[in-house]
Amino acid sequence: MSPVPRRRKDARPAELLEAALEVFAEKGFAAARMEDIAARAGAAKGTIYLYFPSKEAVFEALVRSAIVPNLERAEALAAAHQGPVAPLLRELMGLLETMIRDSRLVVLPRLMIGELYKFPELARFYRATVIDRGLGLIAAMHRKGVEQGEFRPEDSDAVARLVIAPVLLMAIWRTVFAPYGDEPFDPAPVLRAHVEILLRGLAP
Amino acid sequence: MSPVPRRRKDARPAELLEAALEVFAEKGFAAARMEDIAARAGAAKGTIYLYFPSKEAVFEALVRSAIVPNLERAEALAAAHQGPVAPLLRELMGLLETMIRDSRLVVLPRLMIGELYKFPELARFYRATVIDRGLGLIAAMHRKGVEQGEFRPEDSDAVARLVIAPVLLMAIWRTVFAPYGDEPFDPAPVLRAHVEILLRGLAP
DNA sequence: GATTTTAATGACTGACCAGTCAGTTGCCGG
DNA sequence: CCGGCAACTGACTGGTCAGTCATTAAAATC
Repeated sequence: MSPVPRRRKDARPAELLEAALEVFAEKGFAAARMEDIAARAGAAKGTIYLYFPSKEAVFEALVRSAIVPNLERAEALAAAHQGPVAPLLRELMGLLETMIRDSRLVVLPRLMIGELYKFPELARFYRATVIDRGLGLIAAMHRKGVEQGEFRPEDSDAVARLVIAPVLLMAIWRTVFAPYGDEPFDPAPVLRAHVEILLRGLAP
Repeated sequence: MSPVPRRRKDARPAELLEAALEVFAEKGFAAARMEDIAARAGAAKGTIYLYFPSKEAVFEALVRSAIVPNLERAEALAAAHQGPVAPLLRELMGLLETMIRDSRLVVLPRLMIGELYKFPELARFYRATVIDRGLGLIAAMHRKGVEQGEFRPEDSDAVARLVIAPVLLMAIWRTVFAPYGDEPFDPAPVLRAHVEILLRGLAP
């Protein structure tokens, strides 16, 4: 009836991913309809298939584009840091806290956990690029702290997992129970206690 | 063709839930077919609908039957305990660790996180019956430790969340990445470090 | 052993939706 | 101003599956 092409080839993929994030967040991967994603980006269903070969490909592109840049920022932050590790850890935690509260990306952990096991390839990519790299970043911080006599020796990989576990769980908590109008739940006190207990627990 | 009624009304529901757990674990809620669940329980699809009104109802019954009894066991354990809290916490952690390694219930956290937000009623039930109760149990332990001078004062609800976060994350980790033949990942060292750091971090 | 009750069956229906493709429209170069 | 191309459209197809229900036969009752 009213096909109104706009010649926006360059902008399209990003717009579609933005829309996909919203729809996936609301309905989950399986229940999200390609037509909804397209509509929210102001396009028709067929348009998506000009840029992505399948629904799974959209999910994969979304994950890549949303996570990798953030990880790189965190790495830059850590690389630039000098002196004792504790303040860096606090800073990183504060950053993650604001992400949990403000960013629309909070839904990603829930989405990944709920759907990742169905996408072997994406799971492998994610594990190598996000998890191993993210854990590596934190493990390196811990190792540096041990060298500087700031921390007691301990399995650094295990410590890295323990550092991020509460952060992920707060993100999940928010998105699983938020939709039902319950009081929104403030992750701040939990994360504050987390840093406190963690730094005391790691001290020599 | 071959309807072979056996008069097993009493045993059926449990058998069906057992089968449902397996199928949900393999495929997730959305992709699990009612016919598969029935077949695995040695029944036809229609049989399920004699005992459960819908697929969602099966999921709900499964969650209830699988989690509540375990929670009650943990509560009994805590109620019977005397003296310092730390050993009780270690014992509880050991119990959870074997559950993560051995029980077929490990998949439930992943399943709940992936699907719970679609079931408002179940989410509310779960939150009241499992989460608030489970967190309450651990928070009470912490409070008792504070009273006995064993722990430094700290937000007990936050501590409870911090105690279980790594446990949940290890369970999720196992079930998200396990299917791809990667090395199975041993949660033991992480949980050992967790208890160690936690108890040091909580000490006065 | 006839009758009733009840567990169980599985073919069928209706709804849903990912992915396709023939067709439409605006843009641009000549 | 026209012909061809590039972006876009949305009706359509093929497949899937939750839930239904007429039918079957074992077990219970008399």
